[in-house]
This record gives sequence, structure tokens and C-alpha cells, in this order.
Amino acid sequence: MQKPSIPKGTRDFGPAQVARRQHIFNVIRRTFESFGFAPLETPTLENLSVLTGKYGDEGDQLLFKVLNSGDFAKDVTAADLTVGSKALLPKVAEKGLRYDLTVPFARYVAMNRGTLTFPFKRYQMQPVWRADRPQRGRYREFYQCDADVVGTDSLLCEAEIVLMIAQVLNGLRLDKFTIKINHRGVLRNIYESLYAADSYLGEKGRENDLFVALDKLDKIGKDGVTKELLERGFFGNATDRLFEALEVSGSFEEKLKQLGAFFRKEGVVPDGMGDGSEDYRSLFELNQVRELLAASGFQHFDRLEFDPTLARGLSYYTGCIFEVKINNVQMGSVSGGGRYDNLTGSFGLPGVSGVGFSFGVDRLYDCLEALDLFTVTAETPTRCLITHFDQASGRAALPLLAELRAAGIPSELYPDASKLQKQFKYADAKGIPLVVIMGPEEVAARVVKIKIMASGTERVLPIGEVVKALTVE
RNA sequence: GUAGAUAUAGCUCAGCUGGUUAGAGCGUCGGAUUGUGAUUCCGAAGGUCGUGGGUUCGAGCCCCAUUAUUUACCCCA
Repeated sequence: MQKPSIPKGTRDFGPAQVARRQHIFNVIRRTFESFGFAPLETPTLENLSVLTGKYGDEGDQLLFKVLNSGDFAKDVTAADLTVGSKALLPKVAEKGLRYDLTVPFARYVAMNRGTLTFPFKRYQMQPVWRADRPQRGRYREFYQCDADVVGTDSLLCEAEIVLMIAQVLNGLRLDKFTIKINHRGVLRNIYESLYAADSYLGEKGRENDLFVALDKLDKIGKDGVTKELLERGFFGNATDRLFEALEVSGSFEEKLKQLGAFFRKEGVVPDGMGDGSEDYRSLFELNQVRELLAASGFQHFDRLEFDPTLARGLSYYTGCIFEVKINNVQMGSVSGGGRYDNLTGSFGLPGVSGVGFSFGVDRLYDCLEALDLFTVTAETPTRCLITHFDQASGRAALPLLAELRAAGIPSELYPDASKLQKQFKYADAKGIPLVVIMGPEEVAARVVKIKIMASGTERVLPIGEVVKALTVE
């Protein structure tokens, strides 16, 4: 006999867990649909040509590749084996498991460009797979819930993302959250500010190294970031000015102004609208998002934070970027997203702007569990269990069973004529709130006894009035 | 890929410097109640101590290896 097991980083979900997960999905789905997003599903498998190169080198390594069917080794030569796995891969695998929902969506848009009505708004709730080392809040198979819009530059989309995030988290009663927002342009401007002045800082074109290090500021502090930048070839005098740039404080609006003043002081060339404090496009756009939110009646500006250090790993983002954390739980981000100007470009459809974001259902689940916020605990949807004693009473219960179901009350008849004690234990263990007792006495008198499990109270009703009495409650 | 921790009953875990027959709680099953759950009482079943080797008169405990799980780093939902 072998011990059964499931792959690392995957989970089974029992009935109680599924019920709680469905609750999360329902809150998200209702929110997405109320904002006009329509559902889309794409295959679990994508061609590797679609997936590779979209997530950076690290991302490519985390892709699950699927071995070709049949004799997958038939094209492999001895030479391939000596060159190594890189040369071997395209010969043995042409498909992979989807890594996120955004790239398959971009692929879908490019393939169906002729039939879609733009701007195209879709939501998608499906599992994705990453060959990561599992740890807290990190799984190899997990569900994402994405909502994206393609075909418009409007910053209303960004504002609505913030609205949806707040609506979902409030709907889940996870009200202690922080939505961090930044703009890739801000990061670019910061990078430029380091070069705009006279000092030489090291090799140019290493923007990503700067962003990655910057993103860790709140985790490893100034010293840690400085150390990491020096290791990556930036010179010492760069970091001082970097931290000067980041010393912004006050309201969302004030931070934008301070950063604009810093860029001008450092001689960063304006790329924006040219009206005073908004002559940097990134700052202008962030301010626009803020104004649109205010006009939409957004209630949670205390939970929206402009964070110029926020970077996010995925390399395809070009505009606003978001990240959401639950403050009172030790957990990675539960949601993230941003604008990508040219995601469909690599699929032959250039110049289409998209913006979207994603919820990590599994992390939301972990947060809700850590905060003990689940209200759904039932092991079964059954509301009513009919007990019986022998074949005759069991048979006599069937019309009532059908009647209950027709009335929309999920019901079941205990399948065996076991001891009543056993039937009651079954109802209790599964959290079934009502038990109908239908023994020979009840059948003879054309009545049933109904017990409300929570209170322990019982009453006797004529069999014809059962459904009516239960539907009133 | 790098580093650490853990592995004992279905689950969560005790188990003394290495010493007879490895324990508890919860859960399961049976009974107290031949027509009543959760509460109470009584009883029972359930363990090659992850696996393989070594040290020892003697190993759940010490040593080595191996596998699995898990935490952190990198990165990320």
C-alpha cells in the first residue's frame, strides 16, 4: 500500500472550505458584474510561445511546462542533451500551465480583435500555476480573480479599480486594508533624476535593478536598499538623492506636489501637460485618479496611499500600479494590478492600452481565517433532514421530501433506517438546522414532528402544513 | 537555487541524562437511552515512533544518510 499524497503546494478543499471560498468568489463576482465586466474563461494549457518572455527570466523559470504527448523524446538528439535543458525544452514541451490570467487575456483579445466591442471589459476567475517554493500564503496552484479593460486610456478605469478593491474588501469585512498606488512614470522620473544631475552613478539602463531594490524599502530599510544598490553597481552619492526624493509626506496631493518640485529641482525633463505642478505625466495621472475617485464619492481616502517606492515585479506595467495589503495580518499582497500600454503588442496587436488587477482568493481566504471572519461554516447545504424508522415510514416520507425540495428547501432523507440517535448525530455533525421525525406513530396520525436543532424545541404538525410552516420561517 | 526547523494514534501534541508493556486531549466506534443531536457518564478500537544504516547490554531519544513537510531569502497573488 502506498501513502496517498498530493503535489507540493496544492490543496484539497473540503465541503466547508468550498462553501467559504464560494462566498469569496460571490462577493468578487457581484462587484465585477456591478461595474459592467463580463466573464471569460481560457484554457488551463497555453502554448509556451504565448507564455514565455512575458514575465521576465524569473517568471519563465516558474512556468510549469507540459511534456508533449506520445514519444516526447523523439526529436531529441545526443547533442541537445549535452547543450542542456534550455535547448532541450522546445523539443519536448510545447505547452504550459497558465501563470496568470492577464497574458491569456491579452492573447484572447489579439485573437478575437475582429469580434470584440472595445473598450472590452472582462473578468476571469480561474486557477493559475507557478513552480514556486511554497510557503505562507504562497501556493503552486491558486485562484486569481482578474478584471481588465482594454481599448481605452481613460483614467476612470484606474479609479474604478480602486472602487472595486474597496467594495470587495468591505464586502468581505476585511476593512483594515491599504491600497498602495504608484506609477511606473514616477519610478522612471526618479531614475532620471539620479542621472539628470552631474554625478555618475554606474552603468545606465539598470532601471529594474533600482525599482526592485526600491520596492523593498519598507521591508529592509534605507540601509538595506543602499547596500543592495551598491551591490548592483550604483554609486554612493546616488542613494542620498534617492532618499531625498522619497521623503514625501502629507496627503496624497501634497506628496505629488513635493515629488514634482523635486523632479524640477533635479532637472528632470517634463513630459506632461505643462501646467505648474502637473508637468510630469505620471503625477498628473495619479492626481486625476484621485479627483475621479473623489467625484465618485470614494469614502476611503485614508486607505489609499501614494507610495513612490511601490514597484511590482511584472515587467509589462507602464502606467499606474496597485498593490493591496491587509494591515492586521502577516500576509503578502491580496491584490495587485496596473496599466500596460502594449501587452497585446507581442501578439500582433500594437497600440492597445489595457488596465486591470487581480485578487488572490487563497490569500483572501487565509486572511479571513486568520481574523476569524468566516460566518459560513455549514458542511452541507441541506436545511432539513427527514428521519425514519423502517421501510414503511421511509417510503411514506418520500412525498414530503419531494414537496420540500420543490419549495426550495434543500432536504434529504436519511438513507438507512438506523437508530434515531445516529440520524440525529448526522444532522448535528453536518449542521443541518431542522430535523423532521417521521416514525410509524406520525405516519399513522398523518403528522410529523419537527425539531429545531439550535433551540431543541419540537412541535407536531399535520403533514400537509409542513412546507408552508417552514417556508414562512 | 540558498539557509534553518520539524517528522510519535485519524487530528493536535507530550514522552525526563539512553532503561521494563510509548501516553494525553480531540475525533471514531459501542453502551447508559429497543423514538432524539450538541452537554454528562462508562467502555473499546487504533502506533513497523517518516525510511535505511550505525553506536550501545539496551534507541522514540545519540550519530550518519535519505525522503517528506514547513519557515525564511530571491521572487510573487
